[in-house]
Formats: sequence, structure tokens, C-alpha cells
Amino acid sequence: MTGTRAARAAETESALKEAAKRVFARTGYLRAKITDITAEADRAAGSFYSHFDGKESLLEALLADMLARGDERVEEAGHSPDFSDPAAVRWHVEAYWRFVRENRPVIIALHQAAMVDEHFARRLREILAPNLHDMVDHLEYIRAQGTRLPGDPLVVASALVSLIGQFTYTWLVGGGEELGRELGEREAVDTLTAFIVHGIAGGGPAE
Amino acid sequence: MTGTRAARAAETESALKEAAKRVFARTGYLRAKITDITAEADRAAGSFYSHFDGKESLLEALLADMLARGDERVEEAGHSPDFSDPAAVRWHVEAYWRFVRENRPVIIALHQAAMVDEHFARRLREILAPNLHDMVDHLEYIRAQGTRLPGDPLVVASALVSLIGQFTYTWLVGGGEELGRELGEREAVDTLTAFIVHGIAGGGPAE
DNA sequence: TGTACATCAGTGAACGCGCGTTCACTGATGTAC
DNA sequence: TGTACATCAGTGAACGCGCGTTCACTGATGTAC
Repeated sequence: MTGTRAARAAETESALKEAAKRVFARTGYLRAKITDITAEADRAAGSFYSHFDGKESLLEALLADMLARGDERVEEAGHSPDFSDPAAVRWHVEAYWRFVRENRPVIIALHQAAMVDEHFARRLREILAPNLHDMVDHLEYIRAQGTRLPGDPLVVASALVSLIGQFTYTWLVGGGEELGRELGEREAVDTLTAFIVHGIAGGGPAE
Repeated sequence: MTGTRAARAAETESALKEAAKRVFARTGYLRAKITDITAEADRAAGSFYSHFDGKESLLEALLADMLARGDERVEEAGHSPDFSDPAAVRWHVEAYWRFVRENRPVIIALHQAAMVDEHFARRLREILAPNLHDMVDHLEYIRAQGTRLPGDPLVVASALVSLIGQFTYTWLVGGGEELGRELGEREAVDTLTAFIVHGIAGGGPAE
């Protein structure tokens, strides 16, 4: 029966990826040793190199998986460009919050890799760029409708991305234990949405 | 003449610290080798250990310097607790922006060290905590005045810290080249201030 | 003021640890005839 | 269907590179008398 070998290899590869995610979530990407990952996956050290060239190539594979799942999602969900509508803002905030929660280990790894490796710094920017430009479009849309923005659309968009990105990271990755409480999705999304809706449109209509 | 020896040692120690800052700004903290620092300072490798126990102890010394300078600053500058006044918000935004700009290498190093070393993760939180609690106080103040906040003061304060911290990091440390433009202090502070003032107070007075 | 000795900052070659990576080997699966 | 051989996934001990850290040494500064 052919295919057993390939199946065994695929199983090991996936075991290594799952193990890597657990190790990244526990120890972080930068501190994770190859042998930590193979041990967690119950394989010998050498096994790793039948599947990946190194830790970077493993992370690249995890990114590909994550983005593939993310893309399916985007297909299904259309969203309103009208940022004066709180529901449109909420859609973005919620999508990002869930994305980070569901991909915590890979997000952690990518952030850490980006600090040390120019390749992953670029990769991180590439991944965030569409989101940023989407925001710029939305902001230009409401400006055309007569809303006075707090600044240049690109600068305001980068403020939105900074806010949503770092807030989410703080509570979901940092865990928020250092802030002495937990924060549920509902409250997080509500607060960010209200803050952003008023923040970008609070200047009222331009005269 | 006594004191020459001590002076020489002090000069080397400070040369190592200055060199470290240049290396951290160029290569980052995590990638910086001890010998990169000693070479940059024009000293022999072994010299390093007459002054510091290792890279961590060097960073701790740089943090102490930074915080000492920061504390002088806080002494002189009183600030208004009334966050419905844009000037009060602006004061915070501007202070943080300048702090990061003036301490870029140490900020970079601290962020990177915090990713890998629990000690520096705690240190980073400790350094940001007073700022966070100051924000909480200001938010509770305006809420007592009748402003309806977008959420719980602690959560909103963490949003403010996230926004200001990440926005500043993006433009001053990332350099913003990836966003295709430069951003001056004036525009940065104006935009953040307007965004925040409306974001926290845009809900109007509570009924 | 001079001499003899002690101390100390700085040097840089050498050592050794940690960990990524290799590679000869095993046992199982697949192929040829 | 059976036998002989080839291929391949996985193993884990061993190798070796990079870099932090040490340490015997140098020359200058400080101290004692």
C-alpha cells in the first residue's frame, strides 16, 4: 500500500509544527531551541531537518498556514467602508482581536523574529500593510463625506493600527495579569470601538 | 596625583556605555555581541568585565542613567489633571514622544530584552506603570466631572498607553520609512492629541 | 626627592559551553522480477 | 505470491562553530619609607 510513508512524514511534519506552537507560546520564539521542539513533538533532533531548513523556515511554514486560514475568512466577510458607522469600526476591531487570539503562538513568534531578523521585520510589515491601507481608504471615505479627521489619513490610520495592535497584544499576549484583571472580548471590542469612533469623528463636520 | 586611575576607569566605562548605545541603535540589543561593543569603544574584549557582569548588567546601567535623567525632568514639570483640556493631553503625548526620541537606543534595547528575559519584561512594566496609573487618575477625574468614558478607566488608560507607545515606536524607532514618509514632532503630537481628546470625551456628558 | 614594591586598568589569546547541524545507521515500506 | 534489493523516514551520538568569559601578562599609577 503506497502512501503510508508520505503519510508518516506528513504526520511528523505536522507534529513538529504543533509542538513548535506550544513551545513558542510557552518560551517564546527566540529562546526556543530546535531540540525543545523535537522533544515536545517526541521525535529525535535530526528529524527536524528532514522537514525544515531551520527555525526560520519552520516559522515561514507556520505563517503560510496562518495566512491561508486568514484568507478564507476574508473571502466570506464583506464589510462596510463607512467608518462613521460604529458597526464598521467594530467589524475591524473584532476581526483583529479574534485573529490574534486564534494565532497567539505565531503572532508571538513573528514579533520576536522581527526584532532580530530583517526578513521577518519586512514580513510583518507586509502582513499588516493591507489592513493599514484599508483603514486609509475608510478614513478618506468619511473625510469625503465631510468628517474632519484629527490628521492626515495615513497618520491617523497608523494610529488606529498602533492602538488596535498594541492593545490586543497587551491583553491577549501579555495576558493582562500585570494589570491585575482579565479582559473579555466583548468589553475589549466595545471600549476600542467607542474610543475610535469618537476619536476619528469627534472633530465634527468640517466647516 | 591621585584620581587618575579612577578617572581612566570612569572614562572607559562611559566609552563602553556610549558605544553600546550606538551598537544597540544600529544592530539591536539581541544581536549585539560583547566584542561589537568593545570594538566600537576601542577597547579589548576583556575590558568589558572590569565594568559589567554581562550585557544585562550593562543595560541595567543604561536604564539607571535614563531614569535618573527622566526623574529630574518630572520634578520641574507639573501638569494639569484635567483631560478634557487638550493641553493636558498634549503635555503627556509630547513628554512621551520626546522621551522616546531622546532615549531611542535604550528603549530599543529594553524592548528587545523584555522579549527574552523575564527580568526586563518586569522592568519594562515597572517603568510604564506610573504613567499608566497617572492616566487612570486623569480619566477618573474627568469622569467625576461628568464625562462619559468609552469604558472602564483602567482599560481606557491601557488603550491610551498602547496608542501613544506603539505610535511613537512605529514612527521614531521603525523610522516610518516603511510608511513612505517622515513625521515631525508637531504633526505627531497634534494628531495624537486630537484623536485622544475626542476619543475619551466624545461620548459627551453622561445623562 | 628617590627607590622598591603594590595595586590596578586594560590587553588579547585561549578556553570551553551551548546548541545547531550532520551523518552513519536502523527498520520499515515500496519496487522489480 | 515470494524474494532480493532500493528507498526513505526517523534516530541520536558526535562534531564544530560562535561567542561569552577567563586569566596570565603589561605598563602605568599609587604608596611606603
